[in-house]
Order: sequence, then structure tokens, then C-alpha cells
Amino acid sequence: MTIVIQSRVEDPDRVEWRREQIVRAAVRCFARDGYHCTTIKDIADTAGFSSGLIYSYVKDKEDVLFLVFRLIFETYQREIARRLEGITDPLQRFCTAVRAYCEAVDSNLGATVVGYHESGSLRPALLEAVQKMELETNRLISEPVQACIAAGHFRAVNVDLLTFRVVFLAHGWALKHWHFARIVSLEGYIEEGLNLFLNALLTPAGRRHWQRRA
Amino acid sequence: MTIVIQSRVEDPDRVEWRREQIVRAAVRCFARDGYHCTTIKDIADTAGFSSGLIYSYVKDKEDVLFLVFRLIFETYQREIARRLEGITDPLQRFCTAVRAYCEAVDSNLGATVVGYHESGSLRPALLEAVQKMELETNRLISEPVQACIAAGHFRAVNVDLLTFRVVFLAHGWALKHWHFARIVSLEGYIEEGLNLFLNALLTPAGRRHWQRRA
Amino acid sequence: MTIVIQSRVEDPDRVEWRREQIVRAAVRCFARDGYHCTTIKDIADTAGFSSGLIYSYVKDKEDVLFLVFRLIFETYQREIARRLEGITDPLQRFCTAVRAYCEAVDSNLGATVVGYHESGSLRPALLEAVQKMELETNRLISEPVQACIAAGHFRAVNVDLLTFRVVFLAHGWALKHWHFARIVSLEGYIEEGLNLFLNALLTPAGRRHWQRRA
Amino acid sequence: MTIVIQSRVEDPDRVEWRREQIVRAAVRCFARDGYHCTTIKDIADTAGFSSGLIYSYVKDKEDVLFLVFRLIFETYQREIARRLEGITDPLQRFCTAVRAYCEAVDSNLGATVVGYHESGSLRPALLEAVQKMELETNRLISEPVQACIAAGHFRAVNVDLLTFRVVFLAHGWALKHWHFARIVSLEGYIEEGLNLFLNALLTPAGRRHWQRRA
DNA sequence: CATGAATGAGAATTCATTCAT
DNA sequence: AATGAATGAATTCTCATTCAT
Repeated sequence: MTIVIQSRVEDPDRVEWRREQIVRAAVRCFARDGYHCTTIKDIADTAGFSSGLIYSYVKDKEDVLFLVFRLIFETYQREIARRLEGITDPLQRFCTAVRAYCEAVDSNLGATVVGYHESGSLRPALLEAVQKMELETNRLISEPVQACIAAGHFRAVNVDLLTFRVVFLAHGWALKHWHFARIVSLEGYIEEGLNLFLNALLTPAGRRHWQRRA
Repeated sequence: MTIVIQSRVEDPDRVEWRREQIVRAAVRCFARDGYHCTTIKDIADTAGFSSGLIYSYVKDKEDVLFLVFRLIFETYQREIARRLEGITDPLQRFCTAVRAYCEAVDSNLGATVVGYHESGSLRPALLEAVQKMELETNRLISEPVQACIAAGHFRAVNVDLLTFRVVFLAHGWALKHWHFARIVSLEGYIEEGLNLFLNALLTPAGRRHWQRRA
Repeated sequence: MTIVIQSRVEDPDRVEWRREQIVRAAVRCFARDGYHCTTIKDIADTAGFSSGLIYSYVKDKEDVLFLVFRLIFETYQREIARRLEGITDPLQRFCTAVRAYCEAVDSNLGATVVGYHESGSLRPALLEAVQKMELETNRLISEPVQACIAAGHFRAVNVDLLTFRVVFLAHGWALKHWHFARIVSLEGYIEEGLNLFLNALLTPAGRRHWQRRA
Repeated sequence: MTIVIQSRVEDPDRVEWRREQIVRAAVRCFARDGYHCTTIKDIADTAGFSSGLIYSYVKDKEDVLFLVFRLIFETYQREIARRLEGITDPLQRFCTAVRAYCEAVDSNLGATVVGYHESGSLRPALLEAVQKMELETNRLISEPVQACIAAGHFRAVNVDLLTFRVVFLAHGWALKHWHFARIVSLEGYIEEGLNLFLNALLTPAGRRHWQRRA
């Protein structure tokens, strides 16, 4: 039931190579003009090839948007997972995940905003797949949260809800970047946010554990 | 320098009446199909009149979008202001403002989402006006925050940043409604969010004040 | 077979009064924007009443254009005829007719240009009527020409052709006014034109008659 | 400062080929229905391709009209210049230019009429360019006129004014073709017109020169 | 594989005309 | 008689998609 985007070109290496060019150009265009105002020709021009070529690697414009989403979530997942490698302490895993997510968003501001604004432009089947990817990504947050609760560091909060609040912390940096960036640095944004969460969540034991680590 | 949307019809009562019909229909359409995929004819059909009529009350499609934004912020402002009437205790004003904002968003889910996704579709002059309205609305949050800090209830945090986090709490309910609504009620969403803020912000004195009140 | 423009209003005085207002406004608009770019509302606004009113005195926009034509030719005819009154000498009648035509055109520059540019916008039946009026008007030129030939003042030229050349002399003043007006006065334009005709047409006898008069 | 009509297609040969098809079809339509009543689809249908194609070679309908004007003046200029080649005698150059102009008009009746009626439909920048082309073309007339005066063949008349009268002689054949064609042949029209000019302009010396040549 | 010219369906917008008041 | 709001057909222009080269 995984989504397969059809291509008229066989060679998988070539497909991947071209699709990356397409998506890269598309993100640039979508971020600047929005999905609907971007034409296939805009993307082709930005990528430096003809508009017809795109249709050899993709069925229609919506497919391009889907590939953008896929890239976003793959990037998030890869980045966060990479940063969590080797970290075992649940509390540190939580903090690292939050920081990694926010920084991944910061490295892909345009794409993140596009993801937020344009998910409604996908046909149901693709939208569902995207939401599944999103939940998948969220697991990288919810897992440390659950571990923190299990370890007695966090109060027993609604995990799903908290996860979404963390995700939202990260997305907020992209969505309101025009405003936040004027009043706070990325680091300040992250640390104050983290601070907020920890103050609200840490049990006395968790707090002690935290202070020992820091 | 306030934005005036031109109308070919003179009678202000009629203009207001018709524009309300137009905006109401537009929100329905925009929320379902997005701004760009909604045609003027969709709006007219939804509202139950001819497409030409819209152009007697509005210069173009973008004007309709602007009117939607104006309605959103006017609604928010009116609702929150109404709820704050007669409340003087800063901490209670803060909590009330947060609740009122979230509930206002809940009553206008469609419009709020439209507002988030489509602000980029406005021409610069209108966008600027919308951002001004947004900051205006935010003052209903930042003012109690500042009062809480001044009264020693809250730690001395970055007011602007906190304000935006509150705003974002409210918007999050609309933006991720498809997910949140499945795991928590509006009230639960609000109270847990408020809880998060208070735990993170209250000074010892503030905490005592809070417990006395509750 | 005369064209009758239908009116929903009975009182002939009122009809004439309103139609004059309509035509006056229409000429102003047509001269500035052309027939097609002028809207019924433009005309109504210019005349100072509502757009609906026009349809009480006229069936459609084309009727308005026809009334403009009728006014033009009635004006030409009245003016030239008035100037010819009491003049009996054929040569002097010719010169007077030429001058009167040119001056009538000069007093109705806008209308004349409209007449030239927009005759193609009339439906066949109305166009035919207009061409008939034009030929009627031309008779005020061709009659003195014929008299001049009969009196031996002019060579025996093609009367119709010469008449048209005279008409064209007058129209040229309007059609190329933007250029002519910069290099010659109306009087200069007329006299040089008349001079051209006389030099080319006068018989030796005619020339003597002419010099005696002058 | 020459006007360049933008094209989305690069290949200049193709652009010229397609534009010629477009202009040819446009002249047919404009001559029949007028510029404003002609739709882009009419032109496309007449030319035998899709409406979208036109927009690959032209920005909008006004560009098409401009191309029509450009074709007219290029045709006039080429034709008259060709006919003047190798002729040195000023008087003969004058007569040839007049004949060539009238004949060029006769070969492009529709386009000439369109040019007369629709210049007002051009935006100022294009109109200016057209008027410049017109004055350029007129130089092919004014130059022989000046030469005739310098050679003592013509009286010292206002060159500009006379030039315009000649131009007008040619245009008249198109503008009032429906009438002239019924009473005179093109040749008759030209020769009588020329006769008029010569009788009015030739000095005694010029007249002798003329009779010697003929 | 890649190109880009051509297609044509679809959208915003205008405005002549109608008609209830 | 006069008004002007409402209608909706018609037009310009865009752009996703196809396909011959």
C-alpha cells in the first residue's frame, strides 16, 4: 500500500537523479510562489530543462508536490535519527530530538512551509500517505517522551498530545519565521521552548536527574 | 492608511449584508478546496447568487480573501475582548484570554485554516494590513502577559515570544484538528496547554496567588 | 422606410430632450474611448442619470450610435444649408459650401471622427440609412459643382468623384487633426484646399469670373 | 526604442512564419468585424490553429493589432520604394510615388481600413510607434515633392500639408471604396487625382517639363 | 531520453440588458 | 419615469498536458 510514483523512464538511478532535480526546483518555486501559482514550466526552467521532461518522471503536478512531501519527511527522519544515534539517556534523547527537529526545520524552511500550506492540494490517496509519513516521523519524538515517562522523569501526560506540541514547536519556527526571526535566534527559540516543556513536565526526580546531567 | 475595499454599490447596509454572504460562502469554499481552486462561480453558487454580483461588492478574488481575513480578526478581537470585560486580576485575564482565543478559533475552524494557508496569496499591500490586524489581535494576549510579569506572577520571559506561543496554541487546534480532535476534547486541549504555560511561567508568588484563586 | 428608433416613453418632447442628452454624452464618450470601449454606464454617468434610463429611449447601444450619426448629418446639413441661403452665384456657392462643410466638421471634431471609425459597428439596416443620409448631405456639395459646370466655370469633371474629394477634404481635417492642426490653421487648411480645387477645375472663363468677383 | 513584440518561441523563422499567419487572419477578421468584435478565437479559427498558440507569439490582442499596423507600413514602404528605384526625374518620381501608394492601398484594402479605424485601440506606446512608421512612410512622398519644388516644377507649397493630401488621396480609395469603386476605376481615381494635383501645383516651367516628358 | 510547440479546457472578469422598486 | 442591483453570456488569457521531432 506504499505509494509508487510512476515513471516512464526505467533506469532507477536516472529516475532518482532527475526527481531530485525536479523536487529541488519545485521547493524553490513553491516556497516563493505557492503550489498553485507555480507552473510546470517554472519548475523546469528553475531546474534547467524542458517542461516535457518532468512528465517522464512524474504523472502530473500533484506527483511533484507529493515528492516534495516525501523528501521533507525523509530528511526530517534521517536527520533526527542520525542525531539520536548513540544517545541512551531518555531525557537527553528527548532534548536532542526536539533540537534536531527544530534544526531540521530551520534547514528546510521553504519546504516546511510548503508542506504546511499545500497538503490540502493533494488528492486523498496521497494526503493519506503523507499523514502516515508524518505520524511515522512523530514517533521519533513520542518514543523518547514515552521513555521519559517510563523512567519517571516526566509526569504521565498525554503522549500524543505532547508529541504534537513538540512538532508544533518546530513547525512554528518555519510558519512564523518572518516574526520570530526578528525577536529571537534559532537557539534561543529552541532553548526557551525546551525550557517551557521541561518546567512543565519534569517530576521532582526528573528535575534532579536533569540537574545532575547539566 | 486603512484598507478600503471598493464597492460599486453605495448603500452601506446592503454592502455589509452582501459582503457577509460572500465571505460566508467563500470561507466554506476556501476551507474545502483552498483559495486557488475555488472559483468565483463556486462562491456565487454557494451563496446562491450570480457570479457578476460579487464584482459589485469587491474588485477581485483577492479582495474576497482579504475580507475573509478581516472577518477572522474582527471575530477574534470581539470575542476575546468580550470575555475579558470586567476581569481585572492579571492571571485570570491571561487564562481567560487563552481560553477565549482557543474557543474563537474553534468556532471558526475553517476560516482560521484558510487564514493560515492563504495569506501568501494576498498582494503585499493587503498582506501588510492583515499582519497589522494580527499584531493588533495579539495585543489582547500580550497585555495580560505583561501584567502578570509586572505583578510578579510570571517570570520575566520574552513577552513577544510567549504571546506567539499562545497564539500558536490556539491556531494549532485548527491546523491539526484532524489529529487533535481524535485524542482530546477542546477543553482538554486548552487546559493541558494552559497547564503547560503556567507550570513553566509561574513564580513561587504567582503559584501561591494561583492556588488561592483556584 | 425611414428608420424609427423605438422609445418606451410616449411624450415626444421628453423623448427628444432625453435623447439629446444621451447623444451629447455618447459623443463625448465615443470620441474619447471609442464606441466599443464605452459602456452604457459611461454614457449614463456622463449625462448624469442612471443606466436604466437609456433603455427607455433606445433599444440598445447600437441605437445610440445611430442617433449620433443622425445628429452629425442633421448638423452638417443644417449648417451648410444655412450658409448657402441667399447666395446665387454658383462659384460662390461652391466655395461657401466647402468652407461651411469644413467648419461644420471643425465644430464637431469628435462626432466626425466617431462617424468615421464606428460606422462599421452598425447593423446593415442602420448602416444603409446612414449612408443614405451621407449621400443626402453630399448633395449640398454636388449641386453647386454641377451648377459651376453648367455655367462653364468648371471643366466637365466627374461630379460624384469631385464631390467626394471635397467631402474628404473636410473629413481629413478631423481625421488627421492631430497632425494638421500643428502645421496649419483651419482657415489655411480650407483656403489651400480650395485653391487646389479651383486651380485644377476653373476654365479660362471660370477663372475670369473668379477674378472679377475677388 | 524600437518596439519589440515578445514571443515565447525562440526560433526567429518560426516566429515570422506564425506571425504572418496570425496577421493575415487578423486582417481578415478585423476588416470584417472590427478589432473589438474580433475574438482571439476568431483569429485562431480563421488561421486554422488553436487560440493558445497565438499567445506563444504575442502578448495580447493589442500586439496582434500592432503587428497588423507594422505589416501595412512595411508593405507600403517596400512597394513604393521598389517602384521609385531607378527613377530620377523629380516629377516622375512624384507621380510614381502617388501611383504606387494608391496601388499599395488597393492591394491591402482591408488592412488599410483597419489601420484607419483602429489606431485608437492601441496603447500609447504602440500608437506612438505606429505614428512614427506613418511619418517614415510619408517621407517617400514628401521627398519627391520637395525635389519638385527645388527643381522649380512645383509652386512653393507647404510640403507637409501637400504630403498629407496625397496620403489622403490614397487612403480615400480604401475608406470610401464602397462608393468610389462604383463610379470610377482605380486607374481613373489615381489619374484624376494626380491631374488635380498637377494642375494646381505645376509652375509654367514645370508644366513645360511635364508636357515634354509626356 | 529530451525538447518545446501546440492544444484546449477552464478561470477571472466585464458589461449590455432586465426588472423590481 | 427613473433607479441601480442583479444577471449571465461572452471574452481574454493561462497553463497542465501531449506528442512529433
